[in-house]
Formats: sequence, C-alpha cells, structure tokens
Amino acid sequence: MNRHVALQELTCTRTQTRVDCSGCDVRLRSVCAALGEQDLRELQGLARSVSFAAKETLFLEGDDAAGVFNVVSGTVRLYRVLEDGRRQVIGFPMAGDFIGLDLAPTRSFCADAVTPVTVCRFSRSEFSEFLDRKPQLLKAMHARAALELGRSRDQVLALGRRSADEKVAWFLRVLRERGRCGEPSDAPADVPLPMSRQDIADFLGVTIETVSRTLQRFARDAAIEINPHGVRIVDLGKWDGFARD
Amino acid sequence: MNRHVALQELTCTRTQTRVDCSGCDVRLRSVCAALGEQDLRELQGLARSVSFAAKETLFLEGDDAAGVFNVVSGTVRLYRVLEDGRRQVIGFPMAGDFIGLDLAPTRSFCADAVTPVTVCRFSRSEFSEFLDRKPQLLKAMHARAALELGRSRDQVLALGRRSADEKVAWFLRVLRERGRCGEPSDAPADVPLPMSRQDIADFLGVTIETVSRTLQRFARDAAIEINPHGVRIVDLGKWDGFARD
DNA sequence: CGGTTACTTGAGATACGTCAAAACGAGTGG
DNA sequence: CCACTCGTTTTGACGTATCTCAAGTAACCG
Repeated sequence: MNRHVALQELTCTRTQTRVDCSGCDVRLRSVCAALGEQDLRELQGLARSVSFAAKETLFLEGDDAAGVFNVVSGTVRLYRVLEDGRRQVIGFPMAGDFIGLDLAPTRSFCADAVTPVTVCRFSRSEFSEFLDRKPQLLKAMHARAALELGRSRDQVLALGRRSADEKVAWFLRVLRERGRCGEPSDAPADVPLPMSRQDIADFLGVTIETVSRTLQRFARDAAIEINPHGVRIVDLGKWDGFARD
Repeated sequence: MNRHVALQELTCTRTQTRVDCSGCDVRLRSVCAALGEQDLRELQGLARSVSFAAKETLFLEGDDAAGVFNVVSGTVRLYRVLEDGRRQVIGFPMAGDFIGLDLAPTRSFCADAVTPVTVCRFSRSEFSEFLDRKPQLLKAMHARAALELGRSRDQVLALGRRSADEKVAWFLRVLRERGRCGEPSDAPADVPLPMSRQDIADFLGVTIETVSRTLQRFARDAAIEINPHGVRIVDLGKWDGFARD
C-alpha cells in the first residue's frame, strides 16, 4: 500500500530545484547558534533546498529514511494510518521544525505538504556523520527532539483527557503560541489555519463535524472570528480554562 | 500544590541507600555499548543507587530537575494533571528506561513509583557534562529519546483513533512486547500488570469502569485469563486486528 | 460559469461516561 | 485462623457527548 506512493516521492524528489540555500541559512542559524561560522558553512554545504507543492508527499511510513528535513516555509502534516483507513495526525511541522531527527533507518509515519513547502534536505548519513563531528550540534538536535517529545505529550494529554471544546481551544492556542514564537500575550491574534478541518479533526481525535460545530459555536459566542484562511482569537478564556497546560 | 510533595521527594532522597551500583552496571551496559570499560566505570562513578517504596514520589511537575534517572527495577508512573484533577498517564518506565533525558531544567510531568523501585540517579549537570565529553554516549541518549518519542506517538494514535476495546488490547500487547524485550511471538504470554486499573484507564484516556468491563469481556471471550497480578494473553487476535501498529 | 471539493448544519444512534452498589482482596488485630 | 476494615475492582442502570448519516451551502478552480 505504501509502495506506489514511494514512487510518488521519487517523482517529486526528481523535480527538486537546487536553489541557493539562503532560506536554509536563515532557518539553520537559529538552531545552530552553537556552531561557528565555518561549521555553519560546512553544514549548509550538505543542505539541498527542495520544494513541494501542496498535497505532495514527502515520504510514507515504511519508506527508508534517506533524508532529514528542516522546514523553511509552509506547513507539513505528519500522520499515521490504521489498516482500515483511520488516520491520526501527529504534528504540523512549520518553519524551523525538523523532520526525521530520530535518524531511524525507516520512517515510522507519513509526511506530506499541507501548503506549498520548501525544506532543507540533508542526506541522513551525511547529517549523522556531521553530527558525530560536532557534538555541540548534536546536543542542539537532542534538545530539539526533547521539544518534539514535549509536544507529543501535550497532545496525549489533550486527546486523553480533554473534551471536544477543550481540544479545539487548545489547538488554536498552540497554533497562536507557535505563530508568535514564544512570547505570550492575551491580545487578540490572527491565527492562520492552513490545514483543512479534516486535518484538525484527525489531529484532535474527533470528527470533522465536531470541529466545524465547535468552531462555529466559538464564533457565535464571540470567542473567535472565523475568516477565510484561519481565525482571529478574540477571547478564548472561557474555553481554555482547563486548557492552560 | 506541588510544593509540599517536593518536600516528600527530599525526604525520600534523604533515605536513599548508597549501595554498590552493580544494578546500575547491568542496566547501563545495554545503553552504553558505545562506551569503553574505562568510560563506563567513570559513568558509574556518577551514579547513585536510590530506592523508592511503592507510591512514593520521584518528583512533581514544576520541580527543578536535579536528576536524571535510569530505572533498574520496578515500574514508575509518569503523568500530568489538569487543574480540575483529571490525570493523564504518559508512560510506565521500567527496567532500562531513562527518565529526564530531555535535560530540561524543570520537570514537565510528575513521576512516582507504582511498585518498589530502584533507580540509578545522576546529577543532571554532571550527566550533561559527561555527555559533552562522550559524544558516543550522547548519540545513544539521542536514540533513546527518539524511542520515547515513538512510544508517545503510538499513544497518540491509540488515544485518538482507537475504540476502548482496541485501546485495552493495544495496551496489553505493548506490555507483552516490552516484557519479552523485542522478540515477537504469538504464543500465550503472562503479562504482569503492576499498575492499578485506574492507572491503565488514565493511560488510555478512558474510565476505570471501561477498563474493568473490557478486560472481563476479553476474559469471557477467552482472549485472556485474568490472574491476581496481571493477565495471561491467550489469543488477542480478534481484538487487536486494528491494533497492529 | 459549472463542477468539484470543502465546510456547515440537523436529526438520530451509540459508545462510553456517570453514579451507585455489591463483591473481592490485602492487611491488621484479636 | 477468623473477623473486620479499607481500598480496589466489578457489575448494573441510566445519561450524554460525540459520532454517523444525510442533506444543504459555500468556496475554489479550471
């Protein structure tokens, strides 16, 4: 079942553009503060900028993990699917996030582009070798993996112990935090939602109808405003009372 | 709310026994195949064997993370709780597992002993410094963290997209795999369940009644046999059909 | 502008939760 | 060794949040 889409990946890899890696530069800098100018240049030498159209597949579960990605722009969707088609989205990597940091030889989940995406792509073996030579960087990557683990555990908490309302409110708040890169604030904020309702539903472990209804109700209660490509958070207070974590 | 149990931790730390670290030795060896005899000895020098009684607290969310633990024996329970008391268990570390590998300065979840537990305890700063000097080991720890991330994502999949029956079947199967350390087999197997029904429920995001009912039904259908301290898996086939992942 | 896909909305079904009581098991003390 | 207690697990009856199915509407794209 994974086989034929593996071909699809080959196809899109083949259409990659080897542009200059200025985008990679910007992105990598943040992670590699530990690295010297010289090292950073060397790392960039290993990077290949690759673009994917919306809905294009980066890879599928079971593929062998040829590459490590660092997202430069756009939104990616990571997910696993059960044999009967039920799908669970496990993350939405965005600019700055890494994919495949585990350095495992085969992929344990699928990834495809929600929006047009550009990434820095490293050969896994080259990246791994580079890491062997730069312990500083390895430690940064470890911290990065720890961050991912934290996110995953947040999701476990949300899926296991929150109501549908709380799940949706939590989701919006997480996206807001990520958008503004950390600094908190309760001011109204526009949150783009590049992913579909179905994606959100599959991330939160509910149905698309539940997501839709909940968002509409939030809007009716003036907690948010729904606009074409996202929402504006006005006051989620009454809904995320239990969603502080 | 976390404060007074932090004291409890201090108390139990105070009652620690500084036994010889032969247990640590055995445990650490598996992880540190990369390490030479000399290095391993040095690492052991940093370890302190600590024991906890059943139900004793290792640490609480918000505490500062003074230590990194490697479980030598017993079962630990990791969890987070919402303000209103809802609890989500995020893992049951057992012999060989690490706790606190993220090296974060403060704990993002609580941990306490399900059974009597003994661990190797490292000072976080010492451990971190040691890691800086032994990139090999750092890489092994990174792999370890990746394993944790994989487990967490399995849990996300289970909580988000499996029915109660499938959750319970999945849980039993995961515990069986862990018990027999990897090698698969569909032979009947005794699976100890040191944790309470409530713990299982909070791990799977269901209620204690649902866990109890489901296990009883499995037993009635001869999929398992329930015994005082666990279950014997006879044939989970019909229940984990969708739980292969 | 027509066709297609995504989103919304409603009405009815159900898996699981809630509440309450009974059964069981591990310890404790007589 | 038995009786008693306390905490855990089991079982039942009932309620409801969320799912399912189905139809309608809006947004998008060629």
